[in-house]
Amino acid sequence: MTTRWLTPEEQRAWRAYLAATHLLEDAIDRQLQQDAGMPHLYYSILANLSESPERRLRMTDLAERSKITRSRLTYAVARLEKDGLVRREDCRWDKRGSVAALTDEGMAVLERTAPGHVETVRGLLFDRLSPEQVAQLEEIFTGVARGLQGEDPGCPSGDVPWLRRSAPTPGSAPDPPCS
Amino acid sequence: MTTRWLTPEEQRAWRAYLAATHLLEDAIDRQLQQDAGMPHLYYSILANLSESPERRLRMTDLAERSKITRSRLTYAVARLEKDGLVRREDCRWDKRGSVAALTDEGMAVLERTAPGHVETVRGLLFDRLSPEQVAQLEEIFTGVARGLQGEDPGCPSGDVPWLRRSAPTPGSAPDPPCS
DNA sequence: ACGACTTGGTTCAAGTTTGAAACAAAACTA
DNA sequence: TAGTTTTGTTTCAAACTTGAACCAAGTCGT
Repeated sequence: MTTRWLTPEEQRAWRAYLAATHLLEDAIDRQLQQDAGMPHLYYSILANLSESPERRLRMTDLAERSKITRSRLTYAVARLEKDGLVRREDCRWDKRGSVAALTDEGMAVLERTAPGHVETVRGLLFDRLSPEQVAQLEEIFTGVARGLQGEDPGCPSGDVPWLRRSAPTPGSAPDPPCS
Repeated sequence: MTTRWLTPEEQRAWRAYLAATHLLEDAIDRQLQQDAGMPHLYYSILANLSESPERRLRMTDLAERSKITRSRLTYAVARLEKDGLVRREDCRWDKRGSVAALTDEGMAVLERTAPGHVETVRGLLFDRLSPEQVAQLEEIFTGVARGLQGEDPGCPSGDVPWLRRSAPTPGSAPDPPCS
């Protein structure tokens, strides 16, 4: 199968996407590190908890919502617990499980820092987008996320090789590597 | 200044964006780690070099194009050099400077792994987008990237606080933290 | 019940990233 | 030209991430 390289339009889109997401994440990370003393991911974890019933979630659920591995979450929660923003509790129904609960202090940090965070996101992203673009953004990434998640209605058939460490696709490549 | 929270549309777009970018980066990282033995960033560095005249670039330029800090690049290049994919040279005009040059082996790795990489990007992203969406993607992120980069024609006036570690924006927040 | 598999979570070592501090070589400046 | 500032890059310690290995505690089939 001869490689289907990206078209010029796709290349431009891909490069713009890569550059922007990099810069955006960096900027948000710096802002939150500054104002909340934690990286974006940790902030999202707190935010996720704050929106859950009882402000608590089992580790696996929290990991899933945050789109990160369990391992990574374990570390993150350990840090947040050390800072007193989260408390670990045992799951009553399942003795294996443990749940992370947002503490009052954690909630306070969230409330104190949320405005600055939203302002940043707005200033860097949404204030530059027209309502149509916001809709396009949602449309595009909802689809992409669905494709990357488990089941995907619309793709050949529950067989997405990239999620199962595909074997390298051979073929000669004197063309642009697409970065 | 009372916080301008995200509208429901913006929230949906933001969440979809966050989820998708996370999953996408992870998937690409795994694919490249598998097939090329390096994370996406390192691959991009090689790709960047391969497209530069003489297949070499000064550290600062390379860092800028890759949208990463000099510090991070130093480490990355050290690793790539250890693997024999990149060679460090002294800059002849500026004794402070050093340049990174892609070795033949590095180029070979790139050529060998590019097809698989493109196939992944395509399968996870572009194959799900209509030509219009590709155009929208480019439009949106080109603007965002421009805003995050240095000068920004269209913004108030060379004074983007988020790039200079803004002081926390105060204000009470019983509203959603926007994750 | 019993053993075999699955699930929920943590741990460990190795690799990566970060920001600040350190340096050295330019480039100004008086 | 000496002194100061800027620029290019590395270094260091601390924080974070990764994937594989591990340990329970459930679940299932018989």
